[in-house]
Amino acid sequence: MNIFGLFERRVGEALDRLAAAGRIPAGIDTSKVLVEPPRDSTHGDLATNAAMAVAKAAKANPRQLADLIAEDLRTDPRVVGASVAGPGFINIRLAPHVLHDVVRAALADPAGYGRSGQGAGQAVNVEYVSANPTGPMHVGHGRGAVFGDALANLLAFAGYDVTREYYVNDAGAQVDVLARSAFLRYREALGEAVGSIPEGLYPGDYLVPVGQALAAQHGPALRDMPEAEWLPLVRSVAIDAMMAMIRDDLASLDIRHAVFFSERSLTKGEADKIGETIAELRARGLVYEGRLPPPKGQLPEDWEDREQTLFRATEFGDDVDRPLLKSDGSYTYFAADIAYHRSKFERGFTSMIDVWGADHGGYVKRMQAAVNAVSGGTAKLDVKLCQLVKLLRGGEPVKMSKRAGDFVTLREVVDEVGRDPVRFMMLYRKNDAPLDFDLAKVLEQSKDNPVFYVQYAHARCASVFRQAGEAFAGRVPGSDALAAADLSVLTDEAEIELERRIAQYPRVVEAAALAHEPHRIAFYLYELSSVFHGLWNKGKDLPQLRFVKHDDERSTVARLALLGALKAVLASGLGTLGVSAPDEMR
RNA sequence: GGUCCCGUAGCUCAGCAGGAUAGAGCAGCGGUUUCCUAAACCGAAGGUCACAGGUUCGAAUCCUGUCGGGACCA
Repeated sequence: MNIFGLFERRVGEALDRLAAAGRIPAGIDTSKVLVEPPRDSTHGDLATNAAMAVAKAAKANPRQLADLIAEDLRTDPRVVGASVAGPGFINIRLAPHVLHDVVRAALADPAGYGRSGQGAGQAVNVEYVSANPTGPMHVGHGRGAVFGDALANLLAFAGYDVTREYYVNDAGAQVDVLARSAFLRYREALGEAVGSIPEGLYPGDYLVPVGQALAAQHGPALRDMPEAEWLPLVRSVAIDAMMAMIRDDLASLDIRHAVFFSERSLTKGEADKIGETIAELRARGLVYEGRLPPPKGQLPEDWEDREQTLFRATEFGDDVDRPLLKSDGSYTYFAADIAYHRSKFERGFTSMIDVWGADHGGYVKRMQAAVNAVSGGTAKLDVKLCQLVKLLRGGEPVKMSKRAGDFVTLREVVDEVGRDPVRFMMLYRKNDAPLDFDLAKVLEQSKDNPVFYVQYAHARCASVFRQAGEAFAGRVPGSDALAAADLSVLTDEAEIELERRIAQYPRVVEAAALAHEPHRIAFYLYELSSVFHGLWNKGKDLPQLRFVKHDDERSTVARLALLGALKAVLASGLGTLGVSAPDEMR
């Protein structure tokens, strides 16, 4: 139940009636009509810009038009007041039962309240993490992982059919380096003194077990083979080990992908999906042999003006056409990426979201151009860039770990502070804003720590239910009693404000899903918690506002109903973020 | 040299699809505990929304340019 959507339609009906009565022209554009929370809740429960949004097309004065719309709205039994303010806003005051119905809706279906049909089952592919399988995940990967996962949750909740996908870069030069690094550990496991790890190989300890496993499996057999023979073997074992480690790291954050798409599979055996993709684009005139203009400014030393196989990215808004083949004739990464995104399209996705690190920002235009090209303009790619994470402890930058090589692993951070703080803090910021993550601060149990603040609100709700159970000798009101509660006793402004906030949840979900911005859920939950904590403390001064009233079961049940709805929204929102909603804090 | 992101209170950041008097938190100031968890709350104070133009009935929000910070590319 989304009262904003409900009243958007209601305002639309009012406009239709005005058109039917000849007061405004028929068929004018009403797409800009919004019903939203008023800036100040003293104005009312809902506000609409309808009069201003259509005034121009209707060739009417916004205030006069607003008067007409307001007049229509006042005939609605759900509306107790509609007034025109400012340049033509209409502020709507709802009958109390409308907000009470929202509370009842949340109680009736705690997990389903806020769910939206917005996506209408449309298939969306969300690709996130896609870290190279060459080592453990670091904190930066973690941000993309948490963001992508929460976005996928959010879209699913908003009614999309979401596929969570990981692109495994198991075909490039890095995995050959990985194989050579693992081979060194293999020789080490056989008893050779390998000394310090040479420059250019991965030094991390995490390859030691891979070397040991290879030694246990093959004995010295690999040692005397030429590299061309052992490399594919070692590479495959090492990649599997790295992916197992990465999956494990992700599981510690409760992140699980449905599809792991292998880059190597694009060219495995007889298949050459990359060549196929290039041929198809060439047939459509989007690939040609040509020369690129030299870059402006200072010429790089290795610049050579030569003919290359190029994709016409400029036809789709990119700045320059992009090479598909390297000088040695092998495919560029970009060529593989085109084939990969073509595979998404062939699998039925016309809506794709890629979550990348900000360092790949320069890649966005060409990838969008490619998706546009392979889908004939029917598919859309949104790229969400996650900015860097700066890891701090008490304001001081955290030193690199030796274990991993040269970075702090995600696992170390999760092990230290726990899943919930990591997830919440990474979502309590826009994805394109840099993030300072302070290990000391996220463990603080105080209002300075938003994770704690929101979880505490949920725990407080649970606590009230426990208190009520004691107060009424174990007769905790069941869901039937709550559903039947007489909510007319909820008359304090703080209680009504809490109802209003609860009523906003479906709208927040839809807006966040539409914008691909899960952080809006996190901020909403913080504000919702704040309203609740305020109401709670009001009960300290005014005993009549306490949730549990030993001498008044009727109003206690009504307040428990309100809290039940609140608890449902907190749990639902936290669930979307992938953060737990505890019943007590320890 | 070019592309992308960012610039909002002393600090860290929100600001929903262009709307009303631009909001939180922190820090600082002043209050609230015989009372459901003070692990919390309330109040006052704090702003040239980087700058200059443009579009609009209306711009922090959209467009152009300049300056500043960051990421990346050849």
